Amino acid sequence: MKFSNTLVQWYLQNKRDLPWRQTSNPYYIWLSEIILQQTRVDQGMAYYFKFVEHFPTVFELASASEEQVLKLWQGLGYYSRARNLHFSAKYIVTTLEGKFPTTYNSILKLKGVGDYTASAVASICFNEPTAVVDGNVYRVLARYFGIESAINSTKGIKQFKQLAQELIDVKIPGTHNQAVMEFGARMCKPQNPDCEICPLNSSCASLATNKVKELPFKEKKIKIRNRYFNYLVVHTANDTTKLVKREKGIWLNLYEFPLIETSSIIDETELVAHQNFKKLFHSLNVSVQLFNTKVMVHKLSHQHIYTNFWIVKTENSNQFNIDWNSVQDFPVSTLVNNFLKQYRSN
DNA sequence: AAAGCGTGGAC
DNA sequence: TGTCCAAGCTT
Repeated sequence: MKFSNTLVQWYLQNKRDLPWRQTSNPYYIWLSEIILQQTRVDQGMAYYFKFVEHFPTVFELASASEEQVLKLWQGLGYYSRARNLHFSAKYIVTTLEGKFPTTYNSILKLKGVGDYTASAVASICFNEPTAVVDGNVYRVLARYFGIESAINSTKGIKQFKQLAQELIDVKIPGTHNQAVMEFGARMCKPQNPDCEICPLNSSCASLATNKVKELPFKEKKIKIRNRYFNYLVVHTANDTTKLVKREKGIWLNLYEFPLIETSSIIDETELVAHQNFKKLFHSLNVSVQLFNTKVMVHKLSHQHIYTNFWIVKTENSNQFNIDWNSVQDFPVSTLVNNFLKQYRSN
């Protein structure tokens, strides 16, 4: 209880003034939690304001098209969050008659909501004493109690959840949960934590054994896959182009130019000889020019995508029916958007 | 169980 | 420059 009391006291004096802390409306808390999954406050803030403005209630969100939702989400990454948010909004409106679920178990049923988010919403909005365990909580608990279990192992996940649950102040679960997270984000930071002025430094296990830097422990990192993209940026005499909706993997349901993926970088000769290139342009007159001077490298957590954007000027054809002026209305990846910004300024 | 899923900031 | 990793979830 001393652990919680100290953190809550620190929290009440040091918490940031964030917009989702001005409300206990579960729709807004849910929205903020989804936006903040694996995302920094500084990065998510603008998106929270956009979504609140466009979709002030779950009904407006449910009425929107998935394309509208993805367009608003554009640039934030992890787009399944947007798809699941939209799906769950429709579920709340149609199946739950617009009534937001009020318990951990029922909130957990929403797509895109796992243990963390269900605990956060249930505790903050409905005073249910369910402990949150996010990256901050792992770090604070691992350091303070000197726990060396891997936070990404089945055993570690279970262990930390149980400990967090034992530590929660059942009278103020929402405040307690936010206190631990805010403390992890601002005091017990990943790098250069402020141990000298930490209110828990006299009882911190890892500080006593000089192991703060080693904790939390995480099992081996992922390996990166290299991919090679060739985008066919069609530009007809009528200023039209072609966009395709992605149907699998990364950037699912976002739009892009016709893509030829290869196992290595290819040159123009290989490109125009490619089966998919010939299939798209068969008998049309085309002129091909590489837009970027150096291959564009787009780095994601799990893959490095080496991309060439090929401008293909061609005669008019009804299969290229997207007006260039309307390209900006489609949700696209940051990779494609970066290209568009450069292409438009030319 | 382990891999897939984005982007950007900090050091 | 490369590495870490951020209010995680899904399959």
